[in-house]
Amino acid sequence: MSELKPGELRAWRAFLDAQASVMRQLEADLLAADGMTLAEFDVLIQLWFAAGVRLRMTELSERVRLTPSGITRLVDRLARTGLVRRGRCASDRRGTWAILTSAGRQRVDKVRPIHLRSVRRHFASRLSADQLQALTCALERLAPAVPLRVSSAI
Amino acid sequence: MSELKPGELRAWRAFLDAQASVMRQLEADLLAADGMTLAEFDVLIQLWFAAGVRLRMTELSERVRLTPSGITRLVDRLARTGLVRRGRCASDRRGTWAILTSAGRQRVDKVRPIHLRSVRRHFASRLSADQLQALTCALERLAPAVPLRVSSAI
DNA sequence: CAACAGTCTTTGCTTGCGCAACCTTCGTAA
DNA sequence: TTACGAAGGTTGCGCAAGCAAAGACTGTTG
Repeated sequence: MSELKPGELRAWRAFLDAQASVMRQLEADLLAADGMTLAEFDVLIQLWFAAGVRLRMTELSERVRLTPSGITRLVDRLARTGLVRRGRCASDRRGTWAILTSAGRQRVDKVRPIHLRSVRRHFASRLSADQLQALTCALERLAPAVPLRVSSAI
Repeated sequence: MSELKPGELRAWRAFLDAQASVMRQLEADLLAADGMTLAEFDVLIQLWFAAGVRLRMTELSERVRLTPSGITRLVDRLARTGLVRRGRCASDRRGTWAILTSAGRQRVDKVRPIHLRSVRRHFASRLSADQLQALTCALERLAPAVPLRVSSAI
């Protein structure tokens, strides 16, 4: 058999559409309200949740779903605007910490409500509790579980 | 209330993770098997399904979920490799058709099985019929229905 | 029939990201 | 100890895509 069954096809379309639609709206909301990118916010929030408001670059790249080079550049930008700084890692001298500054923390405090509202509006509030549950169950089969991920952009 | 409920948060994470994971794998599969981009393939397949194997640029941009400028460039590339050609639109002289060439058709015939297998492997086969159904139902609430969309990348 | 607001497409510009190559450091094995 | 493969991070490079503005055309309204 070479074709997808109609149900599979429909699910696949829905998957692609939902993804594009939701992400675009979140990006737009955040940009309009605060001039911040979703990726930037994601870095900030990951650090915000992390113990010591810091994370190793590699760890950060996994949580934010970017390649190492992508994260390097993104942290560069955030460092340039003073929201994040780098720190040398004592236990492994190859390593680098990305550390949320106090300016970064303040920024998160400001932006997070905006983003929460956006997630609720474009995602959570559109689904019943049952649907949410079913959705989670299905989606979690699609992505290999990554341990200890606090969130991505809550 | 300002926080997301735990269930909502978990669903949200799953949504982001599934998206990143699945799309990356599809992209990688297609690239490895045929050197083709997902976006390129999507254009080809949209045209393949369309009446007259042609679509107006605007219509195409909606189906492929790119901005007009993005589609212009993407069609440029596909035209350069002879898989698509442009045609002037008689009924509206502002318009342009993107038309699948016979080389393009052949390419679709070759690549589609690869892509189908990939979609099945990373998406459809991981879900039971019930899950597929529930997933569809939930996801369709997240994206405003776009009429008459044959598919995106089946 | 003119004027004009809206639509379709393209172009200039900018940016963000991935890949591959590189350097440093680590840890293990000879 | 030295050697060496692997891991962490950064860099050069190329490219794809978005925004905004421009050009061509439409059809509607005065």
